Amino acid sequence: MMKKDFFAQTVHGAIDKAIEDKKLGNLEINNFTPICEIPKNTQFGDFAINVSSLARDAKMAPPLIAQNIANYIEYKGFSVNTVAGFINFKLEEDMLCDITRDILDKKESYCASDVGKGEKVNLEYVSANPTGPFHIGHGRWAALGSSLANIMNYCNYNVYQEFYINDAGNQINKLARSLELRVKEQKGEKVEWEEDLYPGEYLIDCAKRYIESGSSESYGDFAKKDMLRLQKELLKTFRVNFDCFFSELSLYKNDEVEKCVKELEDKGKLYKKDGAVWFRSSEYTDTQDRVLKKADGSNTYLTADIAYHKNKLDRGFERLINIWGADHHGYIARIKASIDALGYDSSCLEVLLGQLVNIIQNGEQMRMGKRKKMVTLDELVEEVGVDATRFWMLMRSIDTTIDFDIDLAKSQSDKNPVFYVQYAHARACSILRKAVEKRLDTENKKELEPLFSQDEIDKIDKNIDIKGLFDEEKGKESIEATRALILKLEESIAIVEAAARLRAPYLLCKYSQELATAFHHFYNYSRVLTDDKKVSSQRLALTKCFKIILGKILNLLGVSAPEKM
RNA sequence: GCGUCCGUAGCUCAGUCGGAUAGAGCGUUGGUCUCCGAAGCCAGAGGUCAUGGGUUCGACUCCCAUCGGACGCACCA
Repeated sequence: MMKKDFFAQTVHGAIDKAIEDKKLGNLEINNFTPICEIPKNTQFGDFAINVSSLARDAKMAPPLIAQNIANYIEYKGFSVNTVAGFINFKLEEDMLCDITRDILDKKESYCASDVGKGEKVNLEYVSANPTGPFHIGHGRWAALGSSLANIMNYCNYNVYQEFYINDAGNQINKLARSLELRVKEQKGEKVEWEEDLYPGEYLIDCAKRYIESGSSESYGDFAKKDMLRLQKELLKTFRVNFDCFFSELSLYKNDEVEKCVKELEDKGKLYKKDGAVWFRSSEYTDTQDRVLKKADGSNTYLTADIAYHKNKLDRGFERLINIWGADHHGYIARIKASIDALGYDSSCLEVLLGQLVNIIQNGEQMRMGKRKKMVTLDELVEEVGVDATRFWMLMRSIDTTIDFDIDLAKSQSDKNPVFYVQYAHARACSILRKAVEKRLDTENKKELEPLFSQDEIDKIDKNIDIKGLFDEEKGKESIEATRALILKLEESIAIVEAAARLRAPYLLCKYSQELATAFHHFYNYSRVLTDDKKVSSQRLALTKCFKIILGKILNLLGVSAPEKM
């Protein structure tokens, strides 16, 4: 159990007893949920619970309430002090040692939790048109979705990652026409470009491949496949692994779209107006009704999307999570309306609306998604690397617009926070390596035997006792840095759980930086490899813990944890 | 006009639940390697939390209004 929950439970139990003994004034029922937090000022303690809000019902002053509750707490492994309305807890050495042992015991699974309770989740993201390369915005959704899937799976959600291929609309005709013109150009014909096509140069390469392959496929089919292939390749490089690429076209081929329309019609949710078929979405939370079939008889994008969401629900998912750009927010109400209209419960659909990414180049802001001057994700990854791109995309809350300054990312790439974090990991690895390497005695210029054998390092496990690290002789700074590192390692449980629950990978980015800082402090004040073998092995144990936890966090983010840099 | 998101240090952003002295990175000023990785560490400067009201013992946090910015409001996808 994470310490926060432990102390919250402890306080809740103490309140029960205090009420029983009538020590909390007028308070008779304990419906207080203690919230345990980490004090900003560590002088107060490692954890704190504020009980001030009991003051009103108890009709007592907060300091007295805190004191009276604290009197009923059994101190075991920690000390307690009360200040104002706060009950503060400070861990004693035994408890800190237990954390270290627990990490060495559970290793990579240390910060896993059960918040998901096995919930079957469909996570749909990226879902780009197969009409060209990804732009940088897609990179944000790709990084976010894949990382969120990692985190949620780790916390016992059962996440199925899905990419919806928009391969059925008008844009495919435009793509086909664009390729046709490029092929003609390649063959030396003079062509005239029409409005609204895809003038991107990537179709020149596609045209070359088309000619080379001697394909008899239609331009549209060939271009779609080719674009999808390129998209899949990039996703792989970008460490994004979809369980399924779901084709919009397949919904038409399987007649699911028509069946869905029929079902809505049978339920009386459709009507005709101006030659079109409308869906009564305004009966739900939508602001107005929506067209499903246009006057020309073709379906709107929404129609297939309704069928798609029905398909997902019929596959047995308990929760649908969609990651959409903020420009689609107006779309949520109509999809929810359709889910309800079909007799499902729209509260199972969770839409994560991500703010957009602005590209800044040469100090000038460019809109993403404009076909000309578009910066593609390939180019960005090529220039700044997968790790930095992913970290950069993930480190901010999705509610914040990202200004991605390409020049900054390129010119100052070593100042990117991801390097700081990776450096700490490499440093820990380096120490573990050095422990088993031969050393050079600088005074006598003699080679010394390694401090440890690999076997001894491997044997630093849950049985280790690191209590000696808190002896006064180790120095105040070293003891404080050691305590802080252990506490920060323990915090991983709460952070990972919050990241899964709040669908917020950025919390891990923030935490990884804090954890790295805690390790750097520890390193600075506590020499790991010394002639005192006992102290060395104790500090190596902590180094191992750090490597395990940071490695896991980076792994969840889809960022590499290098042994060397 | 309506809706969603944002406004916190020079810049980019955290601040989970309403609580103790407002937090980090970059930038800036100074210090710090004979010794495990100085891509590090330490210290300093830098704030009217957009503005005005309200709720509360207590508001960066909740509510209302105003100002400023991004995005949307299709028989496009």
